[in-house]
Amino acid sequence: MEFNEAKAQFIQTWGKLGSEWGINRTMAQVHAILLISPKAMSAEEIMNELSISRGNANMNIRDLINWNLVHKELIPGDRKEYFTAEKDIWEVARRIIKERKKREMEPVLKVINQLKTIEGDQQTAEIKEFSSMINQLDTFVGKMDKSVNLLLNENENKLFSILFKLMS
Amino acid sequence: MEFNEAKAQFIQTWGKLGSEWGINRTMAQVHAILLISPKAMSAEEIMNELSISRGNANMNIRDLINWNLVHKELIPGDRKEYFTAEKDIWEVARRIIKERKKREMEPVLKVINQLKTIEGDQQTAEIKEFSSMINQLDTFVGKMDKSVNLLLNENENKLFSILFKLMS
DNA sequence: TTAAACTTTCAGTAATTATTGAAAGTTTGT
DNA sequence: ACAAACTTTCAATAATTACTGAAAGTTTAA
Repeated sequence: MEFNEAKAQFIQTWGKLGSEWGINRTMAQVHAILLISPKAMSAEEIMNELSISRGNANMNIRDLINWNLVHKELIPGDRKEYFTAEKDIWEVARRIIKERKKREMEPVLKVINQLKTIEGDQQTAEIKEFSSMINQLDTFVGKMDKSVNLLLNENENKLFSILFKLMS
Repeated sequence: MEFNEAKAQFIQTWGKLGSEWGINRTMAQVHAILLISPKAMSAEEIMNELSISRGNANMNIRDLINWNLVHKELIPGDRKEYFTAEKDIWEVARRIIKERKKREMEPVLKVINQLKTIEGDQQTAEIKEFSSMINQLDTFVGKMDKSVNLLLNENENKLFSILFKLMS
């Protein structure tokens, strides 16, 4: 397989995966490009590489920075901003998990906690089923939250060795 | 909090969570309704509850069945089809993980494997960086795949007890 | 075999989400 | 203080994704 073909396919695949998981396809593609770039890239280079507009490039780079997956790199004597991606894949995964947990899991936890306070005086079948499901979710999401916190504090080797060892 | 309010908020929250994770909002809402319903529901009831069209209800119910989260239930002497959701939350999570792994992780694994076959004769910085990233991904995704397989075979109690015990 | 009762499909439309590009904003060097 | 070099914003537009509703399809009972 030729390099440019491989590169294009990698960018495509990463973008598709992102969009299937609710992440803007272009953002994922920008991330892909930076992941395989041996050097920091300017917004200019990124927009050319992906054939996207300046505005689009800018916004998606900012988003990646907010996700803590990309950071600015200033080259002395150059007024442009350059960008590089975190290259350690376990670190990438850790940051994505951390961010999604914060953005999506925590609000759900909050709602579930509110929904536990539903009045329990009348006990129709509907209300019983509802309460039971909320309690199940509360327990489950709580455990998940705790597990994810633990996982996030482990390094890759420790993590996988734990997983493999204990489920034999 | 009043029951109907709580119910509405639950359906909303579940729908929002779904859409953030690349799942059709309506599909997630149908799932939410079935999760808290004490009895099997007809397409009719579901479309009324959510104010959606028959076609929409039908398609999303089918999708939920394809995800193995909902199943048909036939009531003797009634020609309508009724639907119920799997109510055990760990089982729900397990099925979602299984399905997403099959649909999204496995294709990515396949692509990564192809991308390993890039010609290595010329060694520009670009090609070296690309190969290194692909190799990292290959290792990581492979380990993840193995871990998920192991996790999917455990029951909830075993799983969390393992996680909690080992990361102390 | 017919028709009622139901389910499925899908072309057209609506809603949502992403992108462009030009104008406004910012920073830096002189 | 100015202007060049750059970044950011955002209203208009495009692209994508989801939904409707009516027609077609299927199943069942008599």
